[in-house]
Amino acid sequence: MAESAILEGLNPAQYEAVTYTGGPLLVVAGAGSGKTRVLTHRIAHLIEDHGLSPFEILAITFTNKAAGEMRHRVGWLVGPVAESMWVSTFHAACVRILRRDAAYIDYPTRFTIYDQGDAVRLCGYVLRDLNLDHKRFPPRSVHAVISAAKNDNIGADEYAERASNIYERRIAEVFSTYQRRLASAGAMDFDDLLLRTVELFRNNPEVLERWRQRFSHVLVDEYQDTNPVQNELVISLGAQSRQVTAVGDADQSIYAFRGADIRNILEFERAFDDVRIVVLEQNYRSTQNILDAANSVIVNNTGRKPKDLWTDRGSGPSIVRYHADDETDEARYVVSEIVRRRQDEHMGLDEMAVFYRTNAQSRAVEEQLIKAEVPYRLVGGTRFYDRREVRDAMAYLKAVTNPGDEVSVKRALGVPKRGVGATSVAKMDAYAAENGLTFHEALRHCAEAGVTGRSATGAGQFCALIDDIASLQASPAAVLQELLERSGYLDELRSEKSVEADGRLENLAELVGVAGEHDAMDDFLEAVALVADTDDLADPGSDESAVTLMTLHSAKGLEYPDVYIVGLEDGVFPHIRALTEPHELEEERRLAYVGITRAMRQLTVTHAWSRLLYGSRQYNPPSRFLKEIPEDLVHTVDGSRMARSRYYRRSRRERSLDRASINRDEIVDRALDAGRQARPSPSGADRLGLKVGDDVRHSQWGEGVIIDIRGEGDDAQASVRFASVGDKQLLLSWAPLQKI
DNA sequence: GCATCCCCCATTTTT
DNA sequence: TGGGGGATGC
Repeated sequence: MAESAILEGLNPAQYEAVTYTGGPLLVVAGAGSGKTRVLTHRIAHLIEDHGLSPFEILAITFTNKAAGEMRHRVGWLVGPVAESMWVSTFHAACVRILRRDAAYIDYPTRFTIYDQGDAVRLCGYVLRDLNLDHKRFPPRSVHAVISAAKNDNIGADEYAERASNIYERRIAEVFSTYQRRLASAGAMDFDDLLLRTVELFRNNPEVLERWRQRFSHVLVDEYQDTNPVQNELVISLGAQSRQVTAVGDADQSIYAFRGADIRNILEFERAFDDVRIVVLEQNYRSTQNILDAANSVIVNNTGRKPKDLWTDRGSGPSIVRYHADDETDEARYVVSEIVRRRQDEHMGLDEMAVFYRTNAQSRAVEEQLIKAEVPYRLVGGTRFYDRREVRDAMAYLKAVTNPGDEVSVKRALGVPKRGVGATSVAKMDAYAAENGLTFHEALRHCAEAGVTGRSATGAGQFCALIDDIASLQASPAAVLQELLERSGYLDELRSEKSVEADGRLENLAELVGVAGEHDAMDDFLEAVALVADTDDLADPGSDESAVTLMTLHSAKGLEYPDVYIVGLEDGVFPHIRALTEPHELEEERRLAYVGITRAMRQLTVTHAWSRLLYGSRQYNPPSRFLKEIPEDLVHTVDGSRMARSRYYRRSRRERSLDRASINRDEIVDRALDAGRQARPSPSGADRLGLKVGDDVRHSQWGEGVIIDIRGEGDDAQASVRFASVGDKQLLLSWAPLQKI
């Protein structure tokens, strides 16, 4: 067989990753190593050269955007047949499976999907109904606990069995009630979409068999970001055909905080005993300097598999490091460089991006960009579908399609104001619970629930509206428009006549526009529930070339010739909350790795001597990640001397201990404070009488301060920052340490 | 039932 | 510094 064009121009590793068909395949794809290329070409190769029907392929990506891109690129290689291929997120694939087999799990085919906001709300209702103190049990965090359990493949029953203290037993109670309420609302939260599919497969071998037959090839991108449930899903689907491809890079795992588990990559290797592993190390994106910097940062993480990115494109310019006075000076420098490169080097603004650790940091940069009249695009922030008016409108639609949906009915009932307040709602809730009714049914019989007067009138009007609209046979857009009009929602906004209200009206008009793209209401609801990407929405004024501003997390998967990473200070990046937790610190380091490897040609890193944070001025030491970049790769630019002298003057007192940890007291205090909420202090360290923040003396290295303690008893280890030699890891039972 | 004020708190984010 | 939520007052 003649080699098809699909295999042209691949390097040997890529070639193998594309053509290997001997069974399970794990592609370890370093940043910029042509991962997407491998995936799309592999799919195209299967279709074109092996005669596979696209219908048999399941390709999983992490975001809808990535799915769209992949479909497009495969289509480009093999033509329109690509359309029949399932390329989607885990969640979207699960919805399709569940809708088809809803009967097996006792759910209506048209179940409602609760996004995080809805789910938190329902959690709140449950907490209130169980009379739990909302100070000790905030809905957000309770939901987070439940969600984490579900991501870990632990359902309500199992959680209850495992609950080992009063707090967990309470949560277990909430958990099972929450699940019951979801079921009676005919709703699933995001985690359920995955968990229910796994359960469906687990409990119904014939169903699993059918889907296994259907998908002879499964490919999963960003495997390092999968959680245990997703992992089980992949393994069970692929167990028979064994034609499973996982692509990922453990060094780019930055979502452990939301349940992703790097160990899934290992788990994958274990589940299929003869996994072929292909490592892609050749980078086609960055200069060697940038790669060297990235490599030498990430190498500080423990327990990772060695992987060194390289390129044949030459070393390129030095990495620029700028010491700013404060966040304003930092932003001013970045913007001045952006302006300079645009003029002197004729670079386009869309070739440049600024990354930061937290969204709040965008502000200083934005101010300077505005001042310099440089157009910019801010990625992130409040998403379109998270806007209040959009959520309200969607609640109306969901209430109409599924009156059992408690959360949506309650939300819609509240806006615009109808005189039905918390007390009436509580009465109807109680009535519903007593008589085994849904909230909506109780609403219909509000008189019997003891609701009278204005509240009763409002409730009646609301029910009538919902009924009227439900009987309407019209397109999603028409239904939505009708609802907004007749509920009085639009009138309320129109009469407000503020800039804000006008914005809301615009957003609603846009939502009606999106609805117009769907013929069936179910399609529209599902699309909105599963698509959070604002990028998919038409954004008129965005043709203009603009600098991109975003968090390091959002930057994953992207690349820019000119990258600025700001705020490289201990306490900012790595974030203060990661300082006392080695695992989190390593995740921050991976985040740094992701950030650095976004840069194609020029990387600029900045830090400020002082920074206004949370309304007060803070003095943070340079980020440890900066120190991990070899000096010979870096060209240092200093900010104004004045700021530095101010900085030193302020900290003369602390400087006697150590230049690098000048304000160690503050840092340690705040790290401790942040860490304290997260976990109790280890008992082993207590016995030794040492805790984070204690000053200690070492027989060889002199004075230092404990910045972290982990492990128990004789195994207890401490990270100690010494004035003489920097950070050291010490086994407490051995180390010649003395508390000062 | 609803508006207002004040206090508290503070990552990262996709589905 | 600023937003969200709870308590308070009308």
